[in-house]
Amino acid sequence: MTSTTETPGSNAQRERRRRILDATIALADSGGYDAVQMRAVADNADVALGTLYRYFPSKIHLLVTALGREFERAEAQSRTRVVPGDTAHQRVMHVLGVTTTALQKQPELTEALTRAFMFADASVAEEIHVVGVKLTAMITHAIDGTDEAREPTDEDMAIVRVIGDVWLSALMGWVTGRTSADDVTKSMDVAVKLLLR
Amino acid sequence: MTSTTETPGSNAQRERRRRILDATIALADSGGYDAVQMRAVADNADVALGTLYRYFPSKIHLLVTALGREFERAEAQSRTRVVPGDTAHQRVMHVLGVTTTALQKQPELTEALTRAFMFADASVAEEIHVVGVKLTAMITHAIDGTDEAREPTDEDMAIVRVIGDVWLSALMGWVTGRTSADDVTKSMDVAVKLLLR
DNA sequence: GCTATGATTGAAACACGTTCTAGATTCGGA
DNA sequence: TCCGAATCTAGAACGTGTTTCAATCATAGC
Repeated sequence: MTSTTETPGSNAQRERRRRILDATIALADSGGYDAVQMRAVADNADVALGTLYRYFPSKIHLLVTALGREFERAEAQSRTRVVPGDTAHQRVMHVLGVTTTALQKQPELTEALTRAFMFADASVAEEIHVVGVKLTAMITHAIDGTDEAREPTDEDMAIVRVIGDVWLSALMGWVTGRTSADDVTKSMDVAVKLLLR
Repeated sequence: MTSTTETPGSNAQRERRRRILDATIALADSGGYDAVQMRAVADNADVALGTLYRYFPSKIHLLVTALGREFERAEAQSRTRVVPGDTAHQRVMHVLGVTTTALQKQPELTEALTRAFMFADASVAEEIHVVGVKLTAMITHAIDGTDEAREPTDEDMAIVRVIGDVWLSALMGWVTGRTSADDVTKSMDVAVKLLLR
């Protein structure tokens, strides 16, 4: 199974790539989408601007890839533990709650990554797909509840997708300042209740 | 009831505003988000660049406002007629199907407006809210089915919001080339079935 | 009609994403 | 060890969103 970190290239290249993504996350965390300026990323990663563009063909690719790495981390962590809760509803809300709280603590970072994800066009399809897979994996795991994954039914998968969609929209509402983090949790609760009944 | 077209200013100003939005839609229709260049909009609307910025403080505001005007039009039209279908599910799918078909016919326009909507930040909250209201009004009307709107229940409203969220995500998938228009319809069908049961 | 005030214009200038170029540097293979 | 190819660097340059400014125009109130 080759699902995780397989990055091609020499050691030095893997290092550069890591420095670039680290700088991206740091800048995003400090000032959101606008603070992630390509020249600043290149400087902070000790890399020339041209090199940055050789690794990531656009700011959007860069940010969505960074988002993917964060999700990778979160999903890996969630995979290691049994999600608490007696019902699927409780377990899903637990995962979503934990995630929302985490995002809330880094609003600038969340804004940067979410907006990049939203703005992405067709050329970023692959990176976006990676994120989608991780997200659905997390929710599916929560519905299951056990660490031993049973095969999810078609309906399960449909429900997971809808939950993911609602989560994305809610996140968008929060990022654009139309709703509060509480509203995000509330609307997720309503949606999950409607779906997992 | 002051729900519709109330635009302040002199006649000449209303005219300018209309020309600007017309030019925006025309450019978006012809070449999508990238083709809506502020200098081009100003030229086509016979307006100075500075004037364009006096009317709309950014490209995003401009596009989201244009989206609002299109929704206004669509919602007004949908309001005038009884939605066909025996069940809420059928009626909602009818409205979503008609809308999706319409969007499919103008993919560049859809791409431009959707991406602007997605990329919007907090400063565009008001314009975005307008769009949200129109969208939920259309779906609510479809659930109702009658031209005489009865008061929707809390659950109705929650369902409508979830449907709107899923629709937005599906649209995003289509715009970014990850899914086909058929997929949009299919995923809406699944979501609506799950919700209106 | 005249004037003050605000709106509009045209054009320059700036910011940041992106591209391009010419010269180092690195690295794998003979 | 040396060569050629790929990669990296520094920096200039370009495109488009946005800002700014001086000059002109339109209009409401006298």
